Amino acid sequence: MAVTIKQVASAAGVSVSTVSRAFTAPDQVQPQTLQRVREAAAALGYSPNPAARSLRGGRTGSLGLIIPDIANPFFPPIFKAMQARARRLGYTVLAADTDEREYDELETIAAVSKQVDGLILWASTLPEERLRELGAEMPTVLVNRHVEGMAELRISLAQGIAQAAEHLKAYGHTRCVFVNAEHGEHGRGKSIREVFEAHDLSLTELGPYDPRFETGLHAATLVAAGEATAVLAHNDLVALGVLHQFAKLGVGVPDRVSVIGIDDTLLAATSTPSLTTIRISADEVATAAADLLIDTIAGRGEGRVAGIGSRLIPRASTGPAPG
Amino acid sequence: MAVTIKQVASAAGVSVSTVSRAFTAPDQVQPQTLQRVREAAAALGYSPNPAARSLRGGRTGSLGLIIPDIANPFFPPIFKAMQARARRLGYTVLAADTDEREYDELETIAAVSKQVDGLILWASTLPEERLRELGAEMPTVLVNRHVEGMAELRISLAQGIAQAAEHLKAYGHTRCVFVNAEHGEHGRGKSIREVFEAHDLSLTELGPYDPRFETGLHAATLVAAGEATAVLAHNDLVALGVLHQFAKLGVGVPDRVSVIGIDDTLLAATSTPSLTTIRISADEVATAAADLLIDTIAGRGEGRVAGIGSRLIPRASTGPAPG
DNA sequence: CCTCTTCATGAAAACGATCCCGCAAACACT
DNA sequence: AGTGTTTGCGGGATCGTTTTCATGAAGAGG
Repeated sequence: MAVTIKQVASAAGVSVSTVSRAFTAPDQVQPQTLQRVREAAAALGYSPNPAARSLRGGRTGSLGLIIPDIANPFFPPIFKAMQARARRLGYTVLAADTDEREYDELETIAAVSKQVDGLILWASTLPEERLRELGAEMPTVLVNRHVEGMAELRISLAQGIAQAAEHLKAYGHTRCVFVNAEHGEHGRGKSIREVFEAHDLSLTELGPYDPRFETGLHAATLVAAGEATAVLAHNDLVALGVLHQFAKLGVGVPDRVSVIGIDDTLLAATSTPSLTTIRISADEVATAAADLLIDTIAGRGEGRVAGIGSRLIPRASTGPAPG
Repeated sequence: MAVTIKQVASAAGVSVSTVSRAFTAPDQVQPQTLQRVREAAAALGYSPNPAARSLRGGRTGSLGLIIPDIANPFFPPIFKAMQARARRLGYTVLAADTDEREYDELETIAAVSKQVDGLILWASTLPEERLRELGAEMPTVLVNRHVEGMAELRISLAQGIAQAAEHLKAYGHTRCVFVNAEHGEHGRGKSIREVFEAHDLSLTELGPYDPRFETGLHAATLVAAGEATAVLAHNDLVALGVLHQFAKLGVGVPDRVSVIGIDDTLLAATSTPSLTTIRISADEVATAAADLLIDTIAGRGEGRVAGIGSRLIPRASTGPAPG
C-alpha cells in the first residue's frame, strides 16, 4: 500500500542505501544523484516509515509530556508551545494525563515511555526513588520537582510574588490572605510567606484545600468576615472562585478586597473583573523544557537545572486598599 | 539495553514464537508454558517494542486527533476523555493542533498520519476533495464536517438550542440577538435561526466575527444600545466577553439582559455570574469519535454517521425579561 | 605511471517483533 | 494397528529502514 524506500530506489535507478542517505545525510551523495532521488521520491509521494526508522535507529523522534491534568487551563498552552518547538527540532510531542493520581502516573509513564525518546514529568508525585530509576532508564526532565543529579526545570514564582507584594503595598494594603490549595512541602506557600514577610505584609494562610473553584468560594466567605483587604490565591481557578463568591456576597472587588491569581490562564483575562495574576510564560516554559530534554537525549543535558521566571500582570481585580 | 523477546524466550526455555503467542494469542499456548513465559517476562520487565510490532503488523496502536486549537477550553476535556477511552481499547491518542490555519492542517496531518492507524479530523477546513483523498488512504472520521461516504460524527446543537429557546420564552423574552463568530456555511447560525423562528422569537444576528473574547465585548456594546433582552453567543468565550462588557457598562445580567453561551467549558461554570450554556458532553463526543474510528479501522465503520446531542445547562446568567 | 586517498555507491546485516509453515506428539476413529 | 485430525511449539521469512563494510572509480602526489 504505502510507498517504500525500495520503490523509490528502483524508480531513481539507485540502491536503497543511496535513497536512505539522500534523506539522512544529503552531503554524502552526489548532487545529481540526490536530485534524481528527490524527484523520484516526490513523484511517488514517499516519506520514511517511522516505525522502521525507530526500530533500526532506536530513536522514535517523540517527546513524552506527562502532566497532571490537561483540563487544567494552564497546560494546553504549554502543550501547544512545546509542540511547536518540538516540531521545529524534528520531534513530535506525545502528551498524557495522569488525572492527578499517583497510580495512573506509573501506568501512564509505562504506556508512553516505550514510544518516546525522553520524558518530561510535570510536578510528578512519584517517590524520589522511582524518579531516579526512571532517569537511569531514559532521558528525563523534571519540572517543579528536584532530584539530585536529574535534569530539572524550575519555575520560580519569586519575582512574580515580589512584584505582587510591591503592588499591594503600593496600594496601601497591609493585611493579606493566602489561599493554599496544595498539600505537601514543595508548594507555593513557602516562597509566598517569605516574600510577604520580607515586604512587611501580614499574611494569613487558609487551607490547605484542593485546587478547585469551590475552594475559592469557601475562602472568600472567610475573608469577607475578616479584616484582610487582599487575597492571593493558589491559582487562577481558585481566584475565580473567590471573585465569584465576593460578587455573591456583595463584597466589592477591588474596592473592598483586591484579588490576585497565579498562572495567567485564559480564565484570568476573561473574568469579571479581569484578574490580576502572576504570569508564567507558556512559551518560555515549554521551550525550555523541550530544549532541556533534547539536550539530555543528546547527552548534553545530564542533570542540568534550568530556571524560568514569572511576573505580575496587573488587571482590574486589584486597587487601593479601602479607607 | 531494553529487554527483548529473545531474552524472555531463552529465560523461559521456549522459542520466540511462543513468547510472542503468549502475548498476542494466549489461548494457543499451553497453560503451564504460558505461565513460565509470563513469569520470565515479568522477572525481566519485558514489554513488546511498539516500533517492531507496528513495522511487522502494519498497525501502530495510535489514534490521531487533529483539532483546531488545543488552547480552546472546549478541547482539553475531549482529548482527556478520548485518551481514557482509547487506552481501555488498547490505543494511544496522538493529538495535534493546526492553529486554525489551513496550511498547517495539511502539514500536521502529514506529520501525524504516518504514526497512527486512523485520524479524527475536527472541523477540518480542508476542501472536500482532499478529505476524500485522505479517507481513501487511511481510516478517517470527520467531526462536524460532511463528506458523502466518509465516517462522520455529527454534533447536533438542535436540542440544546430548542431548550434555550423554550427557556428564554418561558422567561418572557421576545427579542434576541445571536452573536455569530464563525464564517462559512457549516456553522451554528443556520440551526439557531431556524429554531428561534420556530419558537416565534425574533432573532437579530451580529457578525460574523471571530470566536474571541473581544468579539463579545464589541457585541455587548451593540446589544446594550438596542432593545434586545437576550443574547446567545457563538460559544462560551464570546459569551464571557459579553458578560464582561455588560458589567463594565453597568448593564445588569440577568436583570436587563440574559446571556447564553455554547460548549459548557470551564469558563461557563466559573464566571460571574455563572453562565447558562448549551452543553456538549465531552465524554460522549470523545467516546463516540474514538469508537467510530476504531470501527472504521476494523472495517466496520465505513461511512457510518453517528450523532451526539446537546442540552441546556441553566445557570445564573439568564432570568426573567425586564418589565 | 604507479600508488595512496578520497569519494560515491551497493550489498547485506542488523533492529524486534509477528505469523506462516511444518513437524511431532497426542488423540480419535474405523 | 493404521489413518486422519488436532494441538503446541520451533524455524525462519518478513516488515522498511539505517548503517557498516566492501568495491571500484576518480583524483592527488611523487
